[in-house]
Amino acid sequence: MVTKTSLSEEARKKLKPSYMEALNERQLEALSTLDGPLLMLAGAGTGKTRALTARVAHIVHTQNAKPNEILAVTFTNKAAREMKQRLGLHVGSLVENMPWIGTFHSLSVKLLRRHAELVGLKTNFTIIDTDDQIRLLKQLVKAENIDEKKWPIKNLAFHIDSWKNRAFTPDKIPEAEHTFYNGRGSEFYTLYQERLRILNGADFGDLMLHVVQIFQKNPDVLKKYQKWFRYILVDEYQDTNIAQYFWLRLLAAGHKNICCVGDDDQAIYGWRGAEVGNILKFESDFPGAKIIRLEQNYRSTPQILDTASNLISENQSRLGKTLFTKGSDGPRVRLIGHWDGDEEARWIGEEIESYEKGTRGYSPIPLDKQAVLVRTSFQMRALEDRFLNIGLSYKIIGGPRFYERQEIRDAIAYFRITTNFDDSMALERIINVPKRGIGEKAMRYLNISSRNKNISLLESAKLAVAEGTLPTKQTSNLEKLIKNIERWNFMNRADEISQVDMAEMILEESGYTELWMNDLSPTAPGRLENLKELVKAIQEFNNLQGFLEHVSLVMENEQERNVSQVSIMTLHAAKGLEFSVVFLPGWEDGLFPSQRSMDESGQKGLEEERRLAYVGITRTELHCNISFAANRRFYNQWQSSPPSRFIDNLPRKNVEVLTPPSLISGNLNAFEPSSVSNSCNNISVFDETDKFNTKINSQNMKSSKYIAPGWQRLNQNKTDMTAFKPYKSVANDMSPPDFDIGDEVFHQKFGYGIVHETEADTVIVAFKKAGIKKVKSNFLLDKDNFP
DNA sequence: AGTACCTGCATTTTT
DNA sequence: TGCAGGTACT
Repeated sequence: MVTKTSLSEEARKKLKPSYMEALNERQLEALSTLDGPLLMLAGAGTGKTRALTARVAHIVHTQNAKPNEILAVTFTNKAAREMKQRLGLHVGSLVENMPWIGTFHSLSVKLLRRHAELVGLKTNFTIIDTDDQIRLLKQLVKAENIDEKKWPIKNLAFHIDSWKNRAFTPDKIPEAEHTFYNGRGSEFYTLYQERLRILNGADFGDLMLHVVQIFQKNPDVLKKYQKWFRYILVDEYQDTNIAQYFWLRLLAAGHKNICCVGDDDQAIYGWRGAEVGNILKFESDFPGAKIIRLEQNYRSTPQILDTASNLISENQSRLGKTLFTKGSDGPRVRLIGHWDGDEEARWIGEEIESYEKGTRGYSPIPLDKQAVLVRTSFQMRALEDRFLNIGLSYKIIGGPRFYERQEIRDAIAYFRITTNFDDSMALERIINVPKRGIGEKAMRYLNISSRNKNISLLESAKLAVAEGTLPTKQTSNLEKLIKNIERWNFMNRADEISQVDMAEMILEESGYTELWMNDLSPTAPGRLENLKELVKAIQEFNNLQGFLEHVSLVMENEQERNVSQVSIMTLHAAKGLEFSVVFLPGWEDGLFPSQRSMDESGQKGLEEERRLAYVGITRTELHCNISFAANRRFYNQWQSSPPSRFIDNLPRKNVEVLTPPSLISGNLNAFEPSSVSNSCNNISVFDETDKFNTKINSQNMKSSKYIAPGWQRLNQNKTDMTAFKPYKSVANDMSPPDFDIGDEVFHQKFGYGIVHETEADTVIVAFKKAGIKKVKSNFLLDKDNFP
């Protein structure tokens, strides 16, 4: 105890722990203040995740708390995963003992399962998603004979969400808001909550709200957790809503060992109920709070940083940070105007290829280090069309989620009713899928019956079968289904069969797989594929319940491909990522900043849009390309917009203006009035404030929604030959296969069909579903290759 | 009960 | 433009 060991112990202690390496002074400071409230204001690219994980590692290392006494909260599963993974590098297998690292929602579920009875739920409650939420509300509203046209369900859902985001239970809604939704908002909120309780379900908002309720109403429970969680760490604090804020504040109220990390300049989820105010008032919430600013940026060049800083400095309500970098100079931000969105996409495609090849004196940059960040998803289509056309490999990040697909939701509904008989939403979804002859009339009867007798849908269906109230065919079908569900449930609980076999069995016996096998539509093969994926994914869980939870809280669809691909995503989806090359298209007033944001939220909305622009620019390591188009197609109409007002916020000295020759000398002048081409020439004019002066030059465009004459006609000659997406990789390098009249073929968009006529590389096909179309033959698969 | 057309309508979306 | 939801038919 005295000599050898203590020496080696001493020596060991002098070793700098791995998590301290590569930390700067400020980041180290965050380690030295473990106790008491701490706010880390971490600018973009300043190593906030590094600081956060180091702090957790430090708490473990210094044994201030046991690993399972640390609560670390993130917003996304990805962030939680990343934190665990990085933590593993420092504390090794100890990370296995840290069950309280997770998202707000997953941690809430964990807490709620333990104390469900305190809010009137059973521990096996189902998490219902937005789709179910809408369906449920629709039922309630329909029953009250409200005109859905006048009072859209979405509007009601919005209000309910917004109440939940602010932690208002139905009885706590502010007086002034009772009259929302035709004066009946609070009434429907109450009804909705009652229904959820009967269904033994909780929506996303409930997960937070119920936990807050439990804490508020059960001081003993709260105290237990306050004591248990010795240290609390929060990522992306600027994105918390009021309910989450309460959640945190209640837990931290005892020891106040709470460390929040965030960046008010990157608060872009206000429209979803996030309160930037939470971060702005941290100091007053936690008196004596320490504030550490992380301002050294490790990601971007001075040019990028300066541009971003200049832009964000226009915002009024911010805490203020001054980012700096010790990195070396890079190219200026490039700015370019285009005639329209298609030309913009064309330009981006060319530039990406040239970055990839490494022209202009910079070393080549692989596609996966390049990204196009758009404001709204409809901008993606033009890009996709173009990239497909030139054979540029890309991937869309975000977009519809795996579990939101119809077939996945159907399958999950089967699993849900199997594990929770009270889940009438799930049963209703699949009761007639595949067709069992249970139509609107039968459903109405069952619903009324379950309502009157206060029983679940499954019970009322059982009753209807027993009493023979429905026509014989329906009765026998229904009986079969009920028997199946009960048997599945029994087998599932008996735990004799693996969950994968279980899932397969359910899909098989219910006739659901068969449904898609008999379906001739072009999407059917893909759906069957998805179902297979789903079953495969179940493997990794202990049981169906565990899987269901994962599905509703986590399920992402990132199928990593081996080829290097350009990323296309929204600015929102890009937060937290970085790329060597970034393209920011669509910088036009009305699109970005979005008109709707400004209309709905005024100055606040505009500032959030500006933060979005800030997020976009700060994703860049080296090359940032901002562009705008004079004309853009919105749905079916061409619209002209002036360049974004954010362009006026860029510092001249760090921006290089590119003026495309096509806009000066091209034949576009044929279109009158030609204000559009002017705006591009003139954009390089600056006023004495050293900011871009686009206002003067785009006057005539700003005033009206000007539609270029003749333009629409010019672009209408698109036929079916170009309007669909070809097989991504296959189509490009295959010589057109030969088809003969009468051949059976498959087309990705139109499905199965028979060849009618052939000429050179095009074929006229009579499709089973889509009718007669003229298509290029290399987009067709022959019979041997049917999916 | 199930289908075939037609109209209206479209931000951002961590969970 | 493309989809979802509603209406009108079989």
